Amino acid sequence: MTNAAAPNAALERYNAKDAEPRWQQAWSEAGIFTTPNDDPRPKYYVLEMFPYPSGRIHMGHVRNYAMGDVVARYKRARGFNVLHPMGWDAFGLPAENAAMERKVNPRDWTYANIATMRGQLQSMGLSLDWSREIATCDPAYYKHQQRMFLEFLKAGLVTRRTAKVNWDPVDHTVLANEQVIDGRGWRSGALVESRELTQWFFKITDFAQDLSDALGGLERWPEKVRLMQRNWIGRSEGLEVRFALDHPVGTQDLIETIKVYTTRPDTLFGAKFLAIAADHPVAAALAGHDARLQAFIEECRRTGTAQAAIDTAEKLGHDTGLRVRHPLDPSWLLPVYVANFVLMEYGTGAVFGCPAHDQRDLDFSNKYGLGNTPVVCPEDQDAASFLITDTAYDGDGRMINSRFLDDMTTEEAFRAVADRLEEERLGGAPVAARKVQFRLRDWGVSRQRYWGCPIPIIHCADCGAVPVPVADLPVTLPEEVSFDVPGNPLERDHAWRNVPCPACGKPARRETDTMDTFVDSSWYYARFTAPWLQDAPTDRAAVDHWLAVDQYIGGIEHAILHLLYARFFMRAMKETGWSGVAEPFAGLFTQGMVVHETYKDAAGAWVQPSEVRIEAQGAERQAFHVKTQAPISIGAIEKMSKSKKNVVDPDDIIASYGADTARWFMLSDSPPERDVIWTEEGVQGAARFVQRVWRLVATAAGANGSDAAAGAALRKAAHKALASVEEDVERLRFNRCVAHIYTLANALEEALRNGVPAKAAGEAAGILVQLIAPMMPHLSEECWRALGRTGLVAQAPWPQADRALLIEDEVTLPVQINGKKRADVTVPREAGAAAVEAAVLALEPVQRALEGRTPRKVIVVPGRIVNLVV
RNA sequence: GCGGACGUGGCGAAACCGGUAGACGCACGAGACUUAAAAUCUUGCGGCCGUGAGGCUGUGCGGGUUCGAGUCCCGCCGUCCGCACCA
Repeated sequence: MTNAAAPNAALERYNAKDAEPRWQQAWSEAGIFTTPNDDPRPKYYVLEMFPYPSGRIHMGHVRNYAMGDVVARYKRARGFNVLHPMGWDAFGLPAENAAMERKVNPRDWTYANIATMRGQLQSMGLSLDWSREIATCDPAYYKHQQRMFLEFLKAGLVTRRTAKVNWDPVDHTVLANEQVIDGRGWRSGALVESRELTQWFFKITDFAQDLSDALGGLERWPEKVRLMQRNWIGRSEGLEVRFALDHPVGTQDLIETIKVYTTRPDTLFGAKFLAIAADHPVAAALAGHDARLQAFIEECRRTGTAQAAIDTAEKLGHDTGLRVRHPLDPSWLLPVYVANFVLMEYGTGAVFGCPAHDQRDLDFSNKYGLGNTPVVCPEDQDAASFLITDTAYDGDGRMINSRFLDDMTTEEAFRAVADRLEEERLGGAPVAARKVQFRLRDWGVSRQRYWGCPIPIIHCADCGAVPVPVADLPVTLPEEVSFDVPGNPLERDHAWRNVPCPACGKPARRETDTMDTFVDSSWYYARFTAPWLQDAPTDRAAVDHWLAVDQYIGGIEHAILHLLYARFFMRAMKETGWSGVAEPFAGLFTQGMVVHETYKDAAGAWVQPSEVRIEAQGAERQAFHVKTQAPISIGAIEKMSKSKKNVVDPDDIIASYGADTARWFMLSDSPPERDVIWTEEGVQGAARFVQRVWRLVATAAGANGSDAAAGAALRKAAHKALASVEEDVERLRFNRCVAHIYTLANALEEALRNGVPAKAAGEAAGILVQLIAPMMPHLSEECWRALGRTGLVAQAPWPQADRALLIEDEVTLPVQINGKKRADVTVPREAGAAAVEAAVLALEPVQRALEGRTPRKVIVVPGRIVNLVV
């Protein structure tokens, strides 16, 4: 038998190095990825989270952008006007670190990185509209951000107040919580101090309810992300209750009540104490003439922010000696403690303690001997004997020991208490009010840094914080900066800082804080819709046309902050007229990481993969150093990181295998939301498939067999693969697409071997080439030309699957007897249950297995299965 | 502690509404081609028994529902992720 699929001796290997730049240039010259805003076709906006220009792209980027590009190219072929832009999240700390370490200008460093990374992305062959490229550090971008900041301020969405920050006394800078490690600055190693600074805040809490509610409508977001956001926003329903002090505190403004927030007013008769935060006004008022209280408050402040301290800290309190009256029984007095576990930032900064039904309150009560009274009895417990010792009961049940609430459910008791206390008056006002509370805090955006978007405010001794007039925007960063001295260079740049007040003209000073870089990334996707606009952040027609982003793709690490901030920002832009859309991302996909084996030498030092040679003896794998031949131990599979040296540089892969191979491997194997393990074998497998496609297509182009049955079978396989790939691309299940394509390649190979006619071979090869086009675009173009097709695959419409070919005339059903498979039966697709049953009973293996018995029951699930019960 | 996800061959995985468990790929074994290697092609590949036809068994563990369970229910075990003094 001649081997028709065997490579022609004259056939050259596919040369990615030669082909890839050639097709990239062809696409560029044809301008096919430049997207017009006024195209009549339906729009599709696909976006991957834009990168921080750290220096070079890494495999995580390759995976992210390969996925986005599949969607973009597929949707384009399906007739959509696709927007697929790219930009740079270009402000941020690493540029300042580079400036300090290498004496380079942050701007120069950033733009050099952008140039490198742009080249790398272009070598991947991504179908991006580079004409819309933006960098957030460009004044042409951030001037609009400054303008919106001022408009948000005017609209009451920005506020200024003091807040506690982590202060690094060595670097003279504020640290984010993530930058504080074991209570020390991550760079300086200095003990971090808690400082009160005046800061700018975006009032994200104004939208807390809507941000939470609208999650329900984000059907194309992962449930996990919606849940994380919902928990982060942390909505709770409760009651604010005022407790009357038995005598007022304070010197000038007398404080007569303490307001408490509770989600469990039903347990009010179980109250044993009140606890207030160390920063509570009552504590402050008392501390003046109570030295021990003063000392206690200071101790609380010291253990404040550090995460580890919170985990281990004991519940501590200080009895103020004050007493409050129980709101449901004025003769009942409760002690008031200052406690280290009560947060001033949440609720009212005061809680009532119900030890029987809250573990923390119980721990506290047991420590200070305050006792407990169970007031909720679980349904399966006897009220008379129900006791609490050291485990609180926080579930539902029947009310006990609770006077007029007895025998109610917890829910009924909640309502009864709320209803009664809302009616009662204390000092002219109701004792209690129902209240919805959120865990979400306002978004502090002030950063004491140079490399960020300047906050466009001028501080004047007479006029206060004065907005920079819009005509004066942008407030640009000074170009000449030095990082020789710790602290923010903007503070030291007097020429930049000292300006006249825009309101009164007297000497004033600029705000030297810059904005959190999350602000930059909160609206870039909107800017992409009309990045050429000079006088406005957005064009309403463009932004309303393109948004929401149809498919947003990025890492799970942005599940909360970035995605929540962007959702806030869109709402704020809607209020100020820059968008008609409130939700930025209709579809969200969070992809997994790229992980790799780790390697260590005998001395325990990490060794990078390129220096390791793996030998396999059967299933055993052994590693050796390529130069010294010394044995290397193979360690855990972990996220690629420089510190563990388990990184593979995309440039190296593209140089040795080509971009298509890298893209194909990234999309194969693992489901996209899971981590993918980068292996040399896997890349080689992908590279083999590239050559195999090339061979198959070349062979198919010359096919001239005459086996009609082989042709029919191949047509069926091709159209099946087409329909399956469509379905799985739409659901972003790229690993399944890859499997369908392999199946088609196998079918094509078999058909060629069997002498398939030219027409069927050409059709199937054409479909194969179009199926791989979104994933391996360069190879696809090269194959397209080899098949003699004209134009670019990138511009070709998606082929139409012939549905008639997908329906089989005959179906083969498994036949089970008592749930165990015993035979197969092949019947016409339309065969009725009776016909199927007759066919099954006629089967020899069935008769044998029945051993003369008659089935008690015959279950025929059409098109699925037959089960005989005996 | 609270919340969530997951657990399938040597490995990555597939299995849509409960209907043939392991598609597709990687690794590995056998063979062909080759002086040889690479590449390529053919073929095998969950485990156990059997020359074979075939049989038994198998989706973390233990129960249950069902004609039928990887899938549904209950109880464990393990891994990963998020939040964490939130009243």
